[in-house]
Amino acid sequence: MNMTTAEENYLKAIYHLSEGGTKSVSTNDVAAEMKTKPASVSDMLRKLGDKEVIEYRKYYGVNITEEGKKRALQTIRKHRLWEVFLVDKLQFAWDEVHEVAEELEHIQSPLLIQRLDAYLNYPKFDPHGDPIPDEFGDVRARPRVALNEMEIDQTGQIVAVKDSSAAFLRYLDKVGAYIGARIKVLDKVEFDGSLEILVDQKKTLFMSKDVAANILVIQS
Amino acid sequence: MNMTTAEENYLKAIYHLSEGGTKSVSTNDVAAEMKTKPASVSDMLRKLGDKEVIEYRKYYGVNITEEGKKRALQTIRKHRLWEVFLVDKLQFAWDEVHEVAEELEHIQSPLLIQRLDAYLNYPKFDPHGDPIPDEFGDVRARPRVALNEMEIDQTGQIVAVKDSSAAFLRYLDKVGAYIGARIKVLDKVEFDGSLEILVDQKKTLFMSKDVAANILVIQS
DNA sequence: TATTTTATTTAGATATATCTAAATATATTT
DNA sequence: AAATATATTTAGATATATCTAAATAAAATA
Repeated sequence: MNMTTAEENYLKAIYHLSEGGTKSVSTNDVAAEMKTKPASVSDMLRKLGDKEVIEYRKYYGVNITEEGKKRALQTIRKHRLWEVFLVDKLQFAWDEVHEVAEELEHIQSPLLIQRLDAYLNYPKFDPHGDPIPDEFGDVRARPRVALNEMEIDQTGQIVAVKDSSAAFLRYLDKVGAYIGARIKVLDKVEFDGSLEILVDQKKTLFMSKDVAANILVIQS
Repeated sequence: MNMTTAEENYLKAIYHLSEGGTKSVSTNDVAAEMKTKPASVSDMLRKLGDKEVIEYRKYYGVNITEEGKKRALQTIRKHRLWEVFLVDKLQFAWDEVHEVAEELEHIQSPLLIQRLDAYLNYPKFDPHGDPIPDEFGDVRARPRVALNEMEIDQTGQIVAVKDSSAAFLRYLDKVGAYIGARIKVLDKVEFDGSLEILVDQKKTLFMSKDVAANILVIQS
């Protein structure tokens, strides 16, 4: 059963909106995520329901099925592998890759993805630190904490950001933080929750609690 | 002015059908090339005419415009660069790449193609020996050599004959060589200058130096 | 040149993906 | 529980890309 590009994109959005919670995803939420109108979403939900990648009850939103989850994860896998390719091989900046990967993820060729995976040396994370599902949809589990929740003297490695807007990624780049950077919390100001961070054993930088809350870290 | 995938594919087909000749390309020819019906072609020709990438006179076929040629060459450039990537980097066989490249060529990102070109070291030919247009649509002019002047292991494509007598053409046909055939020099006998040639990756044939001197090849 | 054949276009369908406006179902408030 | 507000669906458009069948133009033939 083949899916169109539009169907794949909707399914991916529904998968992301489902993550974490167990509640149904509403038509309005999907419309907001897809930057389209609820009427268009209703049409698409009926189609995705017919294909049994979601369970759709009119007026009560949708739940993604196991089959749907598997398919969404395949699309996400392709997206993230292409991002690694763009950054590692074609020298794209990590904030330039999303749009292009959004197109590349819809190329239909299992062989291509298999070969690309091997060529990139089976990466487990994309340039934003998000995990790359394997060909069965399994994702390596790795606990992540927000940087603002770490205590003084704790160390770790930046692995992802919550807000991956281009503006935020540019900011990180500018101050010398990046996905993969080793960090240590040198100080926390109790008054406003701002932090002093040591990056890669050399650069010190200050950041507000709001910024730190957007940065995800694996503790070491 | 953006073009849809379907429009790009039609334009590419029209470009290929125009190559060489100066005559108009007929609706039926385009339909055959696109494996679709003449009625669908008529609709598309009107659209491409409106966009001024072709000149369309009802019932008299189409001629591609300079703008159309430029655009077709950009699509061809992308297609061939992706083919090089698939073969050189992802170990695809040369006969497995076409379909995937057919999808990849429609990805819209000038930066991607620029970087890919650099990453592949600015290749001038694709894995089938076809030239890759540069970003301005220019194709490297390729000198033609007589087949007897090629060395062992060199590859190329038969593009012309010096002696075009019917007898010689019949001979070529009989042995399975033809204008357009991909060839590789497998061996050269020093004693009499005769050659062993691989045609289209499958057929081996022997020819005298005199015959080889009559065959013109573009090397790849 | 009139007739027949072939090529091409037009008319009218179908399917996808979207939209706006109107209708309707569910949720919230009084 | 009725009235109001919000969320969602349906109805009816538009645009793309295709198709078959019918109409028509051009080319070939008698």
